[in-house]
Amino acid sequence: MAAGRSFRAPKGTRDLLVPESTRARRLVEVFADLAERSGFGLVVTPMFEELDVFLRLGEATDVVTKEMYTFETKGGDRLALRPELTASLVRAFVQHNPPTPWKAWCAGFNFRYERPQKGRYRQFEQVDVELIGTADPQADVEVVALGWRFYEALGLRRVALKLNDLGDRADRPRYLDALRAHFAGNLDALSEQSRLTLEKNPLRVLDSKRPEDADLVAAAPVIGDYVSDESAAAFVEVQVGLRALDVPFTVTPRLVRGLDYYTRTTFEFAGVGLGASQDAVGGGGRYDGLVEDLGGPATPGIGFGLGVDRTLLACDEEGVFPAPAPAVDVFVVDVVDGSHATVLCDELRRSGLGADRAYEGRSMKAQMKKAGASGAPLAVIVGPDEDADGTVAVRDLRTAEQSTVARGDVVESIRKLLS
RNA sequence: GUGGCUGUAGCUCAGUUGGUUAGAGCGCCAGGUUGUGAUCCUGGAAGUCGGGGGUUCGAAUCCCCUCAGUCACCCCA
Repeated sequence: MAAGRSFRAPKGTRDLLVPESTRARRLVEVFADLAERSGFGLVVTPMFEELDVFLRLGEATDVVTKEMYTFETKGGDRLALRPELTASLVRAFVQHNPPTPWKAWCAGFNFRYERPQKGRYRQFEQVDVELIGTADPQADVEVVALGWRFYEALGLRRVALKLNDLGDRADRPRYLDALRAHFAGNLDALSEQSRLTLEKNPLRVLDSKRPEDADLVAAAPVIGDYVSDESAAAFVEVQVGLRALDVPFTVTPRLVRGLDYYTRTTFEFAGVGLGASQDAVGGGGRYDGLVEDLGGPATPGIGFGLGVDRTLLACDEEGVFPAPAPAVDVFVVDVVDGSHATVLCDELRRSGLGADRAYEGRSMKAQMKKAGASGAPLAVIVGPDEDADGTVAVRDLRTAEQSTVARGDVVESIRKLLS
């Protein structure tokens, strides 16, 4: 709606107002708590990086080649808004060379220039965890389980964990050859889109949702048959580990993810109620080799990113993690001149309580209405009588019980009523 | 980037085969005999009917363009 001249949030972005904004923040807090209790430390990186940082992620990655916000500074530097968090964190790892294993978590906005949709925005928030410096499969278990426990903590039940083993980089060419051979023999049965994809990145063809490709994809060779013995053994250990934690999963041989740096353990969390298309609420995997790509020493690593917006949508689907109803403890009604409300609010706030008030000397009825709408359980009322007596009326808005207390006893009596 | 659908007050929506001053509910504001809220009653403010152009005596209602939203593809969180 809205008229021609009015401004609005740019395409694909939106404003979050209360209570949705608060809800998103609380979701991040739940994650932060879990991550920090798991030994991950908060790392904050810039929202933009040298363009090359992301270009290293791979030429076959759409996120990098066609969806990035790139720009040039006045000084001539080529920069890009981050399309994902892992690259930035790995870059930070390389730059600071911290002791390993390095356990980092972060939350922040990413930017991708693509057609918006429900659950898909040009600016979207993710929470993220990276564990860099160990190839121990137990680390894989810990990371995957952390994601699972997070969804559990929110109350989500209909999340499906898909797991796959993409093998080592050295295994990849043999599998790709096999894939090409498989599809090349049936080219005309393949959709036009998929034929193009086949040239750029054969793996991605496995991800096609076009019905005409279904049969061919189903018959395609499975990557598990092409991975090294070490990778296969590690994958078994990961599965055993997850079972020991009662984290349910489904091995999905055709799980291919959009970032090309993934190796070995790769996974995705799908919101079952979200419909077929934007159902990925989170995903990640191992990226042995990425640290090297970004100029560091050969170092293994694993991590994931979980979408805040989509996770919240999944919560809506299941009716869990409801939006909070933020409310102050006390609403101060002042029908004298408004200055009593200012003083009382200050006093209440300094004592640690939450207090709000009305403005512009509105009628008592109007102020009481505000008090009710504020959600505050209590109201403090100051009128001419109280002003003259040095008292205030304290009203319990839940029970409509009201009493008069000395001006100096306000905080104490409020405390009593709240407990 | 490609295709389908949608676009009326802050929100959710009505608006007959185009015809006088565009409606409802919720929300908001003000009252209901001078101090008290979530109920009830009354009244009020608020819409260039997404924007632009066209057809017509006349369009929110028909046509074109455009913008935005939405769904699917692509891809992903």
